[in-house]
Amino acid sequence: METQFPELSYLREQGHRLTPQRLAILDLLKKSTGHLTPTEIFRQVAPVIPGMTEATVYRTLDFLVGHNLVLVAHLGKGQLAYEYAEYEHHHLICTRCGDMKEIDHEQLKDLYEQLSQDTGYQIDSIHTTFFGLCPECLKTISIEKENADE
Amino acid sequence: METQFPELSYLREQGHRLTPQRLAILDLLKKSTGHLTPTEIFRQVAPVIPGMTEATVYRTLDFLVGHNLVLVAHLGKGQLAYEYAEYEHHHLICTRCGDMKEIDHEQLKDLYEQLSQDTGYQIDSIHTTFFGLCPECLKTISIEKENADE
DNA sequence: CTTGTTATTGCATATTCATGCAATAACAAG
DNA sequence: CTTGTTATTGCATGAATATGCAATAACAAG
Repeated sequence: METQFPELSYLREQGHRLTPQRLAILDLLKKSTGHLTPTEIFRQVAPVIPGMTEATVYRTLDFLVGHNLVLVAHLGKGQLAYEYAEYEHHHLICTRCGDMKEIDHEQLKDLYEQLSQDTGYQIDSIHTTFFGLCPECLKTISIEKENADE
Repeated sequence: METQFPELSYLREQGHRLTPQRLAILDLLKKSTGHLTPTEIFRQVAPVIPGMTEATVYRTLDFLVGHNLVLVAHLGKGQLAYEYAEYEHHHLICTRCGDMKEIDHEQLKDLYEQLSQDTGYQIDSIHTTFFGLCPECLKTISIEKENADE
């Protein structure tokens, strides 16, 4: 693995191992902008790490998420997507066209504190996805409705 | 189908059909408290509707969600769960033990308006899941940490 | 640099979820 | 009540996700 991850040495101290598989996936996510699905990750990493399997991709992603090195995000319909954990943000996804907007965590901070107080939960600051319709799709839909009315 | 759904007749007017499969699933969800996964739904409906397949369950759920008769909720790890769309609420799920708390929509109304204004999106009022750690798991974890320190 | 321990991988397999297509059945119209 | 149209289903199949287990390899200790 060319790329170094000095921030990972603490994992070794916890008894975990820095395998080429883990490094390759983290490397890929670090280089990529935006999300990747497990399948995309497998396709990109498999040529580099011979013998790589899908099962390993899923387990590795779970591992990286569990150690807060990678973020999971729901992309509607239950699929998950992964990205390097660079900064805290959330997502707003259009259920019609799939368009995605990032939401800075600042905007949700107050709500999070409120919810924490009310429920006693410690809420993940990095794990919320909102769903809705984007401006373009709203326009399209209202046009379709007009046409249907005739 | 014994149970009547007078509120469904408008679907027929839109060219959709009220099949026994759809009625059975909606009926089940209406009777059930809390969530059901597609697999649970299949197991409960299959004996009643001979020939029912998983594929039909998935497609029917999509249909019902699309028409706002049923709510989908993310339950962590990408699985989806479904429930009858009775009132607007959200979920807060413990990523460690799976415990779930409902969050009334009132609490998020302001945030939703803010996000709508900022992004131009029309946000689903019924589709947000927060993740975190419940009070019990927080306790357990802090105890485990203490023990590990010795 | 070796070597032993054991976390992790790869393989095999099972489960869940998704979709094209021909057959079926809901229902509108006569 | 019959009949034609076509939305929906069931079937077959494929993709994505999950997991037990034996083999492998990371790495700590000597």
